[in-house]
Amino acid sequence: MPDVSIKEVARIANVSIATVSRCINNPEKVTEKTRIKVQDAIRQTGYSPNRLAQSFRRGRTNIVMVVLPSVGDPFFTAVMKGIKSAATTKGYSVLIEETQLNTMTADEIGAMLVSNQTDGIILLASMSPFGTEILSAKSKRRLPIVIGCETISPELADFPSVHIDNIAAAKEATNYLISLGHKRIAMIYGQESSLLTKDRELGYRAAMKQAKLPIDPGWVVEGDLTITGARKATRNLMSHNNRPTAIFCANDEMAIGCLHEVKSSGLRVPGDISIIGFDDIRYAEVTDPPLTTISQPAEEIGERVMYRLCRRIDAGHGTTSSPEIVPHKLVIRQSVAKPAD
Amino acid sequence: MPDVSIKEVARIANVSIATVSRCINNPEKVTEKTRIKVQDAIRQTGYSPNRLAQSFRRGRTNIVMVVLPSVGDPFFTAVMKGIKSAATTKGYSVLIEETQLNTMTADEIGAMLVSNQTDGIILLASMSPFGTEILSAKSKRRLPIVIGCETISPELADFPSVHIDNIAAAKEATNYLISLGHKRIAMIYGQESSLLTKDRELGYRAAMKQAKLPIDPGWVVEGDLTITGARKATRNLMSHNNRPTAIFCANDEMAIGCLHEVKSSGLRVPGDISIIGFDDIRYAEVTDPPLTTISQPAEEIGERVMYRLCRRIDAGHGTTSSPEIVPHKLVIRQSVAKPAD
DNA sequence: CTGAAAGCGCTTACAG
DNA sequence: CTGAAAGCGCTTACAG
Repeated sequence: MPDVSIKEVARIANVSIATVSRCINNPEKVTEKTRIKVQDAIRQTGYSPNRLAQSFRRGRTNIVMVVLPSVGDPFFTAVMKGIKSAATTKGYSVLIEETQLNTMTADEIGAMLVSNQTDGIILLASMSPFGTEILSAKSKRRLPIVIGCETISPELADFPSVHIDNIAAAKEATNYLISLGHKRIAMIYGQESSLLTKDRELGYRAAMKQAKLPIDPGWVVEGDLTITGARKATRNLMSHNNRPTAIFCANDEMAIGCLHEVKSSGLRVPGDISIIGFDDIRYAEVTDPPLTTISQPAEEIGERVMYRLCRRIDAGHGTTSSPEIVPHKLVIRQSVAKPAD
Repeated sequence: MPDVSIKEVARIANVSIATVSRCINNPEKVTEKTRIKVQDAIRQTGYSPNRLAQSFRRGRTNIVMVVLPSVGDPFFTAVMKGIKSAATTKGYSVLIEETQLNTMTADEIGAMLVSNQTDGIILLASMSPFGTEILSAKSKRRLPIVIGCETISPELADFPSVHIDNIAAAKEATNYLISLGHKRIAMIYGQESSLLTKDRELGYRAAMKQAKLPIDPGWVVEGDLTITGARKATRNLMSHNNRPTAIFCANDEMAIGCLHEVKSSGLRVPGDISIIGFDDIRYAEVTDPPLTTISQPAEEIGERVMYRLCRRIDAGHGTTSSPEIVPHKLVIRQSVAKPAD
């Protein structure tokens, strides 16, 4: 922390502390002569303003918090990259908070939100009803909040958000399978308690229904968004008496686990089982076989959501809050083929 | 941000602001009667202390910054998990700064370090000589710094650090290959400009030398720590006129790219080429074949380095600064076999 | 145990 | 353009 204060600089430059402050924050309001004097003094002392004092005085920290369920997921990594990049150009630092919002109590969420000295919050996580309440309250107290990636629940409809059309994307993935002739299509979704992949499940169900294809209840299993969870889910699927010919995984992380488990069981992909993922993380193209998946413009989502937050911080609540839908894309690689039978 | 200040609470509870402050920070110094009065007032108003004011007043933020080259690398994710966990129990928030310290100028590094309002810094990135100077300066001004994962360069020897013995681990990996009969062993290292995998290269060279095995200069190639970089490096290796029978990759991320590229070229792993990685990230066990690698106790490193930093923050410079070496382990899976010839 | 007061290091109207 | 002064919301000796 800086050990020389503005007073010392003022003393050396023989001006008031107000002038030193101006030289730093509004140099155009100061004579060139004075400015040079002060800049010399700053250089001499190695002065840099005490950020804590500045933040306190200005009532803002230039830190934003992003809340997400899993920093380890490469998809979120990519979103974070976009956020960071936008944050940097806007002069913000980013505080990352890894939390399962849906498992927290109202008090815990409240504590987290106020206890962090941030100018605004980006939510990449889905919320429990609890959380929703708290959020609305905080938001009314002018803590700017923006939601990314996840489709917002009705209660959160008045928050700005940026995401793809998850339902349409999941439908597209499922329809691709159907168009190839698959009839027994399973799905590995995220977590029961989380909204994170709920819309993808909805899209899958909608596509199946539209094609008049039945869904065996045993085909829709929870994968916990992790490799391990997906492996377990896949084992269940493989031993099902009405075994599916294709599996739609709600994210690539799970698709990687699924792929490995199917192959471990002695079946071939896509020869015996087709697999399709979601997100297009960087590992998707180097799996064996390379993974067919839905790609999201992760970095772009990150950038947009950060810019959105900045607008909210600067302009207050005057900004629009309609969701911003960004385009997704079906990326066809080699983990999907026509069904064997 | 809180909109009700300590004054309001004091007014309602009919006490001084000093007493309100005591109720929150030193409740044992206050009569039970007073305490109850104040707590009621706090509940009534929904008061929570302004963290900015607290930080400013106390001269500390309870935020630590961790600087790392790539948040996306699952290894760092695992380290971060340990850091977060320790930070939470110690009451700290974590600010993540993704930066290639070795490509920054002295001014940039200096700006980054002072401009962030943090109580201490964890470095998971290697430093340029520039950075080293700055760091020493900052450290002398009592900004606590602790180094994790990477072997520290001589100039940084007086900083506390936590890491495995990278040289020994790389030797072990290479010796394992040698013990199986491999003689033409290549290595894909990180970045020319980064120290991050330098010690692993040293270990590899030491093992080869000890076994009196020559190293063709074309066998040691840069992989940029990324999948893409490793794929390119592998293509070079595969077209080398004196093609290696085994490849040691300085991290698993690159090993994944390497594996994919070798298989794409029509060769089998480990039948034709053996591959060994480093880190044991969570994807290592689901590659095809599962990856033999060196595992680091990533989470433990994270925890220890955070606790180390806490001690430095609390105790000042009185703490020991000898490096803390944690154990690594060779994890044998299926990407390595005896050479074909 | 409690209160009055000083002060942390800045920024920003307000005069001049 | 510059300076004197107020004040942001806390914490903490210092009296009582």
